Amino acid sequence: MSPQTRIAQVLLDTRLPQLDRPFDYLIPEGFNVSVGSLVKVPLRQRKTAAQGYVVGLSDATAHTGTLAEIAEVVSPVGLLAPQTYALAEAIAERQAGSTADIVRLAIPPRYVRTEKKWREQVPQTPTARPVPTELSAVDGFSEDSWATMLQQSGRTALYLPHGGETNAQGEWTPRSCAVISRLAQSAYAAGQSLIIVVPTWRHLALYEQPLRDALPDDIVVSLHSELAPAERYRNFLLCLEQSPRVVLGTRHAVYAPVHNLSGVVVLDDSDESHSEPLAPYPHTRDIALLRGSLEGSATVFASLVPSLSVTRWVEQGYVEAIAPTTSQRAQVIPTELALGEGVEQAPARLPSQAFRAAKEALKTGPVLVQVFRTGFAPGVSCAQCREKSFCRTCSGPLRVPDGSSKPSCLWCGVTDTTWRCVHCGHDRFLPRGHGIERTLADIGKSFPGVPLVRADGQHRVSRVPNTPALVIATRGAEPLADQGYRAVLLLDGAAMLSRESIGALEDSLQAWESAIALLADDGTGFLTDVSGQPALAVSSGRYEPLLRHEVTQRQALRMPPSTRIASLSGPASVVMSAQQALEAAGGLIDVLGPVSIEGGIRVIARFSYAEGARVTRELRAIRQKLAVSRNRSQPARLRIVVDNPDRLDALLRESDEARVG
DNA sequence: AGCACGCCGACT
DNA sequence: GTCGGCGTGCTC
Repeated sequence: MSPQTRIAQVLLDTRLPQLDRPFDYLIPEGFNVSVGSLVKVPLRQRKTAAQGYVVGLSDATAHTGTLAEIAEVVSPVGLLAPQTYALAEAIAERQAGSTADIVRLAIPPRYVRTEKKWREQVPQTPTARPVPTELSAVDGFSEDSWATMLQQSGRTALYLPHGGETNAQGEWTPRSCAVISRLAQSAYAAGQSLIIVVPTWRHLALYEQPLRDALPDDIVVSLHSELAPAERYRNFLLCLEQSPRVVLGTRHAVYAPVHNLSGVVVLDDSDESHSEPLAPYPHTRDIALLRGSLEGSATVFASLVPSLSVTRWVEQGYVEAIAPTTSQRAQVIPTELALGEGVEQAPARLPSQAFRAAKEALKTGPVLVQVFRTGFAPGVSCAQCREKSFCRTCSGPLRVPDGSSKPSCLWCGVTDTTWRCVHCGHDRFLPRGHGIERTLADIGKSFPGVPLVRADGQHRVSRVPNTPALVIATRGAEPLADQGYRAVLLLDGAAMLSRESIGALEDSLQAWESAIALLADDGTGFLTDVSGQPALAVSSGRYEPLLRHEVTQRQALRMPPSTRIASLSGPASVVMSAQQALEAAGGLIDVLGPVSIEGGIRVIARFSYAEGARVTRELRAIRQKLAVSRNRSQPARLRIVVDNPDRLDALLRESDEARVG
């Protein structure tokens, strides 16, 4: 701070849209304030105090009134880095939300003791020189592919390889780990940082050790919410140091304020965990691209199967695809359920071909069975008339929970102890579909004497030994098998694909392919009950034709990702007035809806990428105006969700009502 | 969010 | 004459 800078611009930590801009404050003599510091400031004649981050220092102000003084320096550390603030502003604009809301996501909860300890230890000399790293070679990738991926402002779709190899410690590790580790080595060898953003705990477990093995100690920094809060904050502070880091974390890691950023790697961008559940609901994919354009850093979308968004960008030439030249994908056989085929003791859902193969495979090693849903059975229907049954209290979906014989409601939790069919009056129901519990019970019987392993969100298993065992896992929770699985059975394919969700295809392909990738090179995958183009894609491992066709269809239907969308929800009057203001401003393709939701209505506005900036800017203005001049007696909250295709699902289901005009 | 300002109805 | 209703506006 130069002697004449006596004025700090402070972004308040507030949820109010109308306060979401910097305010100028005088810096009292002797206050240790720098850009990014956390300060306490008076608001409105010292009546209320607020916290905020210093986002700029100056010796002048545009404010005409008298300036108040900063009341207290909470932390002199530059917690909100200038580039993080710029990124937060850009995302807030894109999502029609508040900058302060993004800042809250970007900076983890503060731990004073941790911060104090760190400040005493932080090296005074900037830029520790990177330790030379021995760069490893990775099969299927040329030596300059790493530089290509990490070049300034580069945008890459990285197709991860299948299968795995046994490492020095004798552990089987997926080949994708070697690819990501090698990319991190490249960045680090150039004295730069790399951020790797993964969707789930399972990815963290998968990538952390290989990264630590490939890089010098203390370089790899974990950043995710399963860490103890103090440790998470300490790791965040480590990122602020003037030396390169490799950050591995879940979605908030995309904001990590690392020194000299080379690029951001987004793993499995089609996974819904990359979609932020808090306002303003940004997606890691968009944050990474924005950060790339603001900081000139590279963006790499790494996955076994590209998402629809990435497929579209590759098609447009906006993103360059890089795939391994050598393909080691295991064999995959689509098997349709053939009823009455043979008299073997195959369970009802297992085609006999897959059953025989599984039995054979179980002689030498583990077999993975992937199921779609958790719980015992995902639905209930009448045993006599087969009509689907719903909750008598709230019409919600019924489930039969683990270890229960009575259905209960997923929405209101009420257990129906005296179930009776509303259509025919029959008093016996059948569980519909198959959750993991039922699969365990059914399939376990057909493989007597084989050890069963259950892996799902509640029972986390990260590895199974290379011994015969039937591993039954929900999608996304599959353990690694030492030496790879001998066989993989993908069940519930039809149910997954035919979900009434716009993300069903993307999600299904991702689920299948990630299980197939766990096969030993000479193992075999079986996809049951799926036919046509999806079956062809899975058996050949060539997803592009299917995905491109889907993108083309979405374009014709003006659906994401070919078009941008914004969902507006809240009390009917508020949504309608917001809709009118938005339509008056122009730039929209059309507005779908309204459909009624709890507490009001929802509409979906569709607009092109070209008009995107204009529409979200207008939406942001509408949101601010509403916050200032709303009717006080009725707290009228307008919820704006930009580019979240999940919001379309409710409209698609009620397509009769979905059209306006 | 809070809190002040401001311009109309029933009160000592 | 004024006390106070909460509609409207602002926060450095």
